[in-house]
Amino acid sequence: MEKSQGPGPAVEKRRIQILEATCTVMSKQGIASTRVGDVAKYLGISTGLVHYHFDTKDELLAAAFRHAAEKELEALRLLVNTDGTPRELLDIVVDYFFPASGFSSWRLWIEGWAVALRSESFRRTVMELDEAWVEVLADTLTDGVASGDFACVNPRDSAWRLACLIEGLAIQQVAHGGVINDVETRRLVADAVEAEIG
Amino acid sequence: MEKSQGPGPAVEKRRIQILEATCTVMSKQGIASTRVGDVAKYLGISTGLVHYHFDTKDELLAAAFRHAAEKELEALRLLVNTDGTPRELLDIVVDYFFPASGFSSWRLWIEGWAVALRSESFRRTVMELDEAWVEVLADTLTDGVASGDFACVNPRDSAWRLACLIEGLAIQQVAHGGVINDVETRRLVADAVEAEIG
DNA sequence: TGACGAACTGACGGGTCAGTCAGTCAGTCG
DNA sequence: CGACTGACTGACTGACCCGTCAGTTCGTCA
Repeated sequence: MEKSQGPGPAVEKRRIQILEATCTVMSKQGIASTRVGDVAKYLGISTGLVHYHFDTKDELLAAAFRHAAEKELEALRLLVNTDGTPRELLDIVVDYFFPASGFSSWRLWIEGWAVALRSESFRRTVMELDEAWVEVLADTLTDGVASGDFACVNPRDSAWRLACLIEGLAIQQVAHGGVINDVETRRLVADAVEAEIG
Repeated sequence: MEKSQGPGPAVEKRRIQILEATCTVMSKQGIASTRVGDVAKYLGISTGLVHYHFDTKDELLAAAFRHAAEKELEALRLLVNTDGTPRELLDIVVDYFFPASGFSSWRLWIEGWAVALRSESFRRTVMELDEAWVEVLADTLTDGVASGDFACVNPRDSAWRLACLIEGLAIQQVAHGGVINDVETRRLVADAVEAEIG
């Protein structure tokens, strides 16, 4: 179909297919319980083929996690890259990360942080992606300050505080679903947002 | 040394010894990489003995995690149970949870949340203990409001916001140590505390 | 003293799973 | 056509590790 030039596009296609399958399996079973055999079975291929494309299981899991995280970040950037008042954009960003909303990866992220404690490649990924999405939030706040809509003393600080608050609340809600439910999460975050930009 | 009455005190002693050894190994290697054999080797006993006291590995890990968490909570309660102005007590509680301070279990907690996604007993433990330590914070705030030192609109909400903020920051700092360091964490939390009680 | 049971050992069975490897098959190039 | 290559298979291996169990030790009680 095409001349061989480095890895052909067919190979790249298969790679991505395996990555997305791995994401699906990881989401369903958890990172720690994901077997190479599960991914292979999910696609109806052999385990040998998975190892043909990824040397080790660790490499596969790290690549799949990064793949999922980057797709999610891209979706957020697309969402923010629209017209609207700073307040509308801020609401979009904040809303995106509510466990009950479009952002479906909290479970994966919670596991990702844990794996990052021991794996260098996971550490890099969660660090880069965490910082990237805080940056989206910080940019939104900065724009609002510039236009006079928001009154943050320091938009970057506000962004980190809001991001970490949302992360913490997501853990409460997703990991053990105690007294913190979705309604309460929204109220707590809404108050914090007002305090930061008020 | 003593009559046998249910499980003798010697058994209980051994149980706790195994629990603490398990905590040590879990902290060093991570929950997922903790083997029954590692715990046994650490104590210089056989794996059979570990299974004599704990039916399954899951039961052992869950019990050890709860043991560690309860000890840490008890230490916090002791710390707060002293005389001092509401402001001093609040500082003690907040300070206790900085990654660089006495609370040495952030790594374990981050893993605990991840395990809680799949294990019912871990879920219960992290839920109960998370809520218990927020309650300590909430009580401190409530006392301060009652004495007129603090001006929270809703101490319980403030407690949850501060707790989740600290959790989120701890993840940034402990799990991947990006741009958020200890100095910055303290500043971000201090500002949030002022905003909540101001 | 001898019976008994609780605490403990260490070897082992059995299952799981990552990674390997010899070989197949289809497509391509000369 | 025939040599060659890249994608792929599936059986296999070697390591790991949980949980079991037959047997040992030792203190206690009759």
